[in-house]
Amino acid sequence: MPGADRIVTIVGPTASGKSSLAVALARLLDGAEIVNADSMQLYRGMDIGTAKPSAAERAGIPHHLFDVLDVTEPAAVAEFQAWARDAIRACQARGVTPIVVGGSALYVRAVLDRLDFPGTDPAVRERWAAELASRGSAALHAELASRDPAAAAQILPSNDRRIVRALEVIEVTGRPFAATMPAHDSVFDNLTMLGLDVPRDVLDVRLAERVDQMWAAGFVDEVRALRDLGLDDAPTASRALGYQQILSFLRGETTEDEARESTVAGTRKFARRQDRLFRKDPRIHWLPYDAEDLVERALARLTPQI
RNA sequence: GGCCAGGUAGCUCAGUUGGUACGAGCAUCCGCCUGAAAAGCGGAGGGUCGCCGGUUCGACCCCGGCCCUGGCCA
Repeated sequence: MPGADRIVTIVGPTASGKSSLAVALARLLDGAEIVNADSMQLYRGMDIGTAKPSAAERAGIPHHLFDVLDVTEPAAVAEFQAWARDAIRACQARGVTPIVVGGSALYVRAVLDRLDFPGTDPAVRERWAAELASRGSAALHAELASRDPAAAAQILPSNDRRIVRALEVIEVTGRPFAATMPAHDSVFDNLTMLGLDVPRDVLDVRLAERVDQMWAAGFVDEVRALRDLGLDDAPTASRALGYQQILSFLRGETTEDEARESTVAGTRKFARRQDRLFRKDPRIHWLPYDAEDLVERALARLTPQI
């Protein structure tokens, strides 16, 4: 049965309509569930700013990996990879098609591709971070070059974060750091990847409108409430688009208008980065976001179930 | 109508006492990304320096005129 372990993925830039296509597609399939691959929709309470699908929008389709983290908890790809693969296997075990939906390119690849994340050791990492702070980027990059020339050649001397992680991995695993992403090669055989294609000028307009809608829907209040739960000091969640800008506004560092404008600008930048990243994946079938028969066209790309 | 400030990259602004614009930030385009990926790090393209005329070997910088913008005074 060629279609038995079917898995579908929907990607695209933010505000391209992934969530609604996912639900529409799921409803047409006889049994399908949605698996989140969006780093920020993992967080409980981050609803308005992440455009998380509401209960009504989910239309009774089971949604997995939404609201699984407290805002104060860090998010990590490696951890997410395990959760997502578990969710996918569970769907397949029930004979249901998992539809992985999300705009976090690395998260999507972590789920689908042969990516194995070396372990982590907070103490080791902290030590290298301290070394970096005292010795400087150039010295640490030189240090990396002596331990792992290939990695050093691949990592810019100005990229503190990658230098530290590479040194951490080398120390923790005793092996060189894989500084290059692997080929677009999935661990799943029966995969269909769909991408939503939105012209950039159209996308820019949609993004600005969506940020305005978020503000009108009470985005600032949402952030204020989350701040009371510790969002300010949250390692990952405090960096989310819109949230970081509103936190800055709440701290009195900017005006509310500046926060909103900066959110629009940041989101536009983000959307371009997503688009560039997804464009490199040759497996993706791109569909015009506004096609009248979008769902039918998506459906036509899928392999038959059973 | 008069006075003052200003018209330099798509935007906001630096800059040269006259010698090929050293520009910067943002925007745009592109690249990298293996435990913070809504994060992080890079690269590239782009300017007849408001217009016309003059002085000069040479003007974006000097002179004259004009146009435009903002402010002040009438």
